[in-house]
Amino acid sequence: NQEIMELKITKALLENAEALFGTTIDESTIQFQKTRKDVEGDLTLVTFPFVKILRCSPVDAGNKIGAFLTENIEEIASYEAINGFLNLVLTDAYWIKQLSGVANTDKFGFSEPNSKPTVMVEYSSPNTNKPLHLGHLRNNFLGYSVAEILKANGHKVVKTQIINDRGIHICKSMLAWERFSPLDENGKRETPESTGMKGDKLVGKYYVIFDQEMNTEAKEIIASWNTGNFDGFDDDVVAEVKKLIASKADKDEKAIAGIDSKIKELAKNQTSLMNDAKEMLVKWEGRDPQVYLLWTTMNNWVYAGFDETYKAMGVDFDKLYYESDTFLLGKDLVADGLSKGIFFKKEDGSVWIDLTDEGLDEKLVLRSDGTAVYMTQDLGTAVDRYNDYSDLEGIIYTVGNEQDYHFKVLFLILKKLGYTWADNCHHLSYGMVELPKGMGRMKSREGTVVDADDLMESIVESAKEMTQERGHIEGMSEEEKGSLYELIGLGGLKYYLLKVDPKKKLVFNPNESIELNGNTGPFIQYTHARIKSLLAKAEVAGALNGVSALLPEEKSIVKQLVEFENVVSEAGANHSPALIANYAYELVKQYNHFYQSVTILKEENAELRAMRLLLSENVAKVISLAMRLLGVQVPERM
RNA sequence: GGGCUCGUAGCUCAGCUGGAUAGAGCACCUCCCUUCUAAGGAGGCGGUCCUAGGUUCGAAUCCUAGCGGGCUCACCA
Repeated sequence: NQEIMELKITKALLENAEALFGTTIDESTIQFQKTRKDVEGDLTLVTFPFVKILRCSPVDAGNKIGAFLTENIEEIASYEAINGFLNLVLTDAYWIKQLSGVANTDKFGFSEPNSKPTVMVEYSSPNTNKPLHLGHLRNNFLGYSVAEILKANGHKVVKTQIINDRGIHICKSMLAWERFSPLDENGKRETPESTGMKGDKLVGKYYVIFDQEMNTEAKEIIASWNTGNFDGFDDDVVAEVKKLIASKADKDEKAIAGIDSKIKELAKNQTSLMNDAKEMLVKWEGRDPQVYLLWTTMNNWVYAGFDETYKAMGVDFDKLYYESDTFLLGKDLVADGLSKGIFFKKEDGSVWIDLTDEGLDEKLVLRSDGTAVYMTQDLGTAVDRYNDYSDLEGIIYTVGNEQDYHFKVLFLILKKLGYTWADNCHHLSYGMVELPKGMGRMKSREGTVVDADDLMESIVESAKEMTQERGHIEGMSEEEKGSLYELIGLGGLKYYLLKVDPKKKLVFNPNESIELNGNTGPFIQYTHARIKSLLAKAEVAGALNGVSALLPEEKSIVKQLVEFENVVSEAGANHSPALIANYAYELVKQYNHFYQSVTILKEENAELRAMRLLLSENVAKVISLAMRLLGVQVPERM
């Protein structure tokens, strides 16, 4: 491909430097770049660096080098020097050969499967007390796509997630369900079966109820504190509240709001509900049979709900890790690190690591009561994974950028604990999905979350409307139509979320349905369907015989096809599905231009017709391969 | 306040390790279906690339400072 040509030219210039320039030149003098679209040429050499050596104008330098290259390299047909740029035109024979290379490779652009080390890709990892929302969609599509891209680059990939099934948040849902769910005539509480609700939605509902009830109770407590009634609270709490209330005097509005929210936090901690939840957590850690049974039951409801959502999303996992399994290993690691002097213990028994030498802070790794924190569990999980997969090279964590600091610290601690593989761990950090200005943040409490199931449903619905309006679906069965609507809607959603550079934030307006025209998934799917329809109508297969010249429209497609190989490897190196999406868009635009301006089936010259069919076939192939890397399917008809 | 990060057309985004006249889509305005799927194509309108310095033959891109937004500095996950 292009790189081989660049190497060839570089070699020729270096070897003939004495004759051409009167001196040897450094390889860094030879710089290539892509040729501008509005200029003729396939490869551009920047000639500015030669100006000093040759003591002439950039154009003269270009002409001199161009003449030499055209003379000596057979693939170069002609050249033109414009300003500091030497545009080289490659022969049509060269491009025809390239096309044949693409056509003869089934999975063009993909590396040999499992030719590179195993990489684990973690994504999703939701809390088990809330349904999945738009942010999770970005996370899942991103993680899944990066996994596919790494596979295409030859890696063996294990898709995984960590299930946060342990902690006080779980107890909140459990407690609220036990206390507030209605009883039926048989004295049974509501279940996903009895209500017809998805399990994750049901549990999420009780998590919200817990929060509401706790807030109500907290308000009462605050009201009584404000009247000076502190009966029944611990002395140190009372002292702190009094101090906070007193500090409100002579403060401005903003400062008072800050103090009020601190008081509110304290009040929440004093509610009977919160105390009961904490008690429940203690019982859970002690494996109290009743609590454990409830925990298992409710978690299973959630998992069943999540599974449905994952299925709709089209993502899956090879291996699951549960926090309830790994936090103990984390505790062992902390004990080990403590004995090695990597961690230190404070007076209250809490364990910390001092990272001030690295410009970071002190970080807690174990609570004073000996229970695990987030970091403890993540340490355990990482080590667990390397124990499970002896050939594991690295782990990619698909987690939002609000946790940048956490992962920086995690990898650093692992390294300090002596795990050299920590260098291969990578936080695939992505920007938050935001709502448009004025709509605030996505928060479940304010009801501004965009539910994943609802969103997928509504976009499939609009895909349905659109397809019924202008699709080519005559003769399809209802089932085929249904899966087509899903393919288009979901494809649109995935493409929409993946075409943006992962590290950038993404603005999503829930009031506007996702656009299905322009730079979108359906646009790309449409081109694929159109090519398939074209191929179906053709009586002959595509072939490359006797063609010796290409139209500019044809050549630019071949160039773009060849480029796919580089894009796949770049997307792998940068963990960026957006590169694939943008590539596919560019390819499709070029093909559409070609399609509109060149006749294919009605071309009278059989050899030309066959070549255009082959070109079309391979565009469809590469579209399909590229979209597969995004987790997007492409239809035969639409 | 410290750290990280982002700032490109009215809106949503491309722009690779510095290179030619900064590109797309949406929106708005013109055209093109008795040629293969018009979810398409051709064209128009629209820019102080946040600001100011610096490095360079050359800066949206690199460096510094500032401004603005986001995240983060929890015995939450």
